[in-house]
Amino acid sequence: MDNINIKIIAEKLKLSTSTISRAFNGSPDINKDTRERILAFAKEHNFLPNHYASNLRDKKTKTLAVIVPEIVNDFFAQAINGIEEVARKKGFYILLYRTDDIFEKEVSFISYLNNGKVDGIIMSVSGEANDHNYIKKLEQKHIPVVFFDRVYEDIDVSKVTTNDYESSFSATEHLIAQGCRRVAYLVINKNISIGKVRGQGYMDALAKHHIAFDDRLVIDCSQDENENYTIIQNALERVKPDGIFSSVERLALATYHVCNDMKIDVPNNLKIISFSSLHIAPLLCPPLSTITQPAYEMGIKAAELLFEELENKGLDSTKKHLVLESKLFIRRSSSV
Amino acid sequence: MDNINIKIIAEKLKLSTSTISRAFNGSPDINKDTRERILAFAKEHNFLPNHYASNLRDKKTKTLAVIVPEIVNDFFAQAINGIEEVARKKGFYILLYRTDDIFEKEVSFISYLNNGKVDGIIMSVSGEANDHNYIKKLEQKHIPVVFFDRVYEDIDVSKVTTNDYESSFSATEHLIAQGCRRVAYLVINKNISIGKVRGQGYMDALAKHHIAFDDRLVIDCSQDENENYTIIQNALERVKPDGIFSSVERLALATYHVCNDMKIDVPNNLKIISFSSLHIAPLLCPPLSTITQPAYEMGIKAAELLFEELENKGLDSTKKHLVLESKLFIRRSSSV
DNA sequence: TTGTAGGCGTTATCAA
DNA sequence: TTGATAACGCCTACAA
Repeated sequence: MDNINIKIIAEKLKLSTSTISRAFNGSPDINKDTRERILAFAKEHNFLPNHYASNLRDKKTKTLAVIVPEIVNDFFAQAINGIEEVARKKGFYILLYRTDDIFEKEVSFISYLNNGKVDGIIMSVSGEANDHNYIKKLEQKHIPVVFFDRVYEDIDVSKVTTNDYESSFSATEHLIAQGCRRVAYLVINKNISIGKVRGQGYMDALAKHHIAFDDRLVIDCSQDENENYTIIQNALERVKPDGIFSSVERLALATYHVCNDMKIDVPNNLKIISFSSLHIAPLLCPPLSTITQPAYEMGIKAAELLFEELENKGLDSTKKHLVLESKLFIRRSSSV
Repeated sequence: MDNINIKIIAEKLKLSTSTISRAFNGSPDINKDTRERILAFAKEHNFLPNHYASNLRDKKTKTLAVIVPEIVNDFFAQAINGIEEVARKKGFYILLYRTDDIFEKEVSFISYLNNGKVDGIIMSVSGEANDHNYIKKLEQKHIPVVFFDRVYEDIDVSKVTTNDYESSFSATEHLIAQGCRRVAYLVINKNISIGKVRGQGYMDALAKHHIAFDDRLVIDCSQDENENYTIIQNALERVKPDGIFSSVERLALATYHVCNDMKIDVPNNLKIISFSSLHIAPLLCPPLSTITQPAYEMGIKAAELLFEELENKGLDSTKKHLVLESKLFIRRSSSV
């Protein structure tokens, strides 16, 4: 009874494989007693229909790929929770992949996915300044894709993002209201989607309050933690900002480290606010003001959009773009 | 050219399906030119052999399930990173599942996995005080399992844990050395594996220093954040500890919240140390002393153990138990 | 070096 | 209500 399958069950119960199969698929064309007899036998022998064989027949994998830049990050972890929640209800499995923000990993993984491994893909992208042709190939295979948070503008798929422009504007305005006149903008790449949109909100807020834009205050950082430390340290020494608007949690935390080491008094000498979904932001020293994105809901919505497409199966092919609202939490790091 | 497969390629290239197949499997029995011609054609048409069909033939899924209590937690997130690292090198996919520490979810997911969906399972368990028969069923199907961090003692599988007893002992001793005489032990369930072992280290350290054990200082908490807040608040008011040794990060953070609200001065009136893999522990207010488990390495090791079993395929079936070392980071929360 | 053929486990169609 | 059969896409003996 090592390798059990419906054929063996059929023999044992003196039935045909079709009948066994029907028992597992809620088919109405089966006698209730027969079904129960089969299910009981299956349960006793710990049998479930082989997923790969079913998939081969049905061309449905009930599996979905989730691709994110990192996992050790409350934003993405919560988003995954949301996706998982919806997927579980639909009986779907989740294939997880992390890119470390390395474009090549994203390409390589997605290319693999062209083998029918998954029914759909939910992702937060990592390589905006590149050729995104590999994503279009998924279309050929009818594998729907949904982007969340970090998206490629040039790819027409459903998207879930947040009101980045507005919240960046408010955050910057908040710093100005707190008396900041030299607000620095920390960003990983100022030229691409999120960095660009958030930067626009920042600049427009400055303009509204008649503060001249100084491009030395735009601090372009990297993926490397150590480099960032140095970059930020130099910026604080040379450009002497009195406020920091960080587009990425990681950079705000790096700033905290620098301030600790340089004994810069936050918020008295430097006010900080950052995009962040860190649930312990209130416990930091000082508590960090955050623009918090609804990470969990974004995951939920992204998954729902994907399932919509999966269930429409090619019919209504218009892509949706949902924009959820972030929330400002003003804490001590930005207000005395 | 919508649904391409090796048969179609065979026709187009006037070859047989076996030759096409060989081109993709690094078979030596194929002319180099033929292979290249095939691969070029495949690339152009964006073809990869269907994963489910191959699996059905080979009975290998190249997929591995990872089951953890939570994802929004630096310990598990880092462990997943480690697992993923190894899996990626082996060309394996990762199926992620989160139990929210709910035993039923664990059972339900594992039961599903009996359908040949994965080759192996790596998990940190959620239901210690229960019947674990559902795990033994995996053995029948020759699906190896590896536990990490949270394990079932009564199940004989490979395990990766840390030196919980020793580090609990040291942590408690450290608090005593800092002058604490009423050290409380925060735990989720004092009667099961991790809670028990860590509790033993705590008690033995007290004994060594001739401090009488007071069971009112063992604070048994729950899964619910709000409840925990109340439990800890009551404990601080009534039992008045001067030190906290927390077996779980979450409880230490709850204590921080309570202390903030009750205006308890940490570390002057209460010293805190906790198991935690939070990478921003140094940025908390005050910086949190931690017993930090090598989460990433644990993930690596767990995955390596699993692959060993997968590659041995039934031969040497002795299970291994690796014990890695945690590290104490003394910060301001526990030392003046 | 290439081709033929059977089967992996399941399900849908059709017939009984 | 049940059974026989073909097919999903691939791989591997074995034959050529």
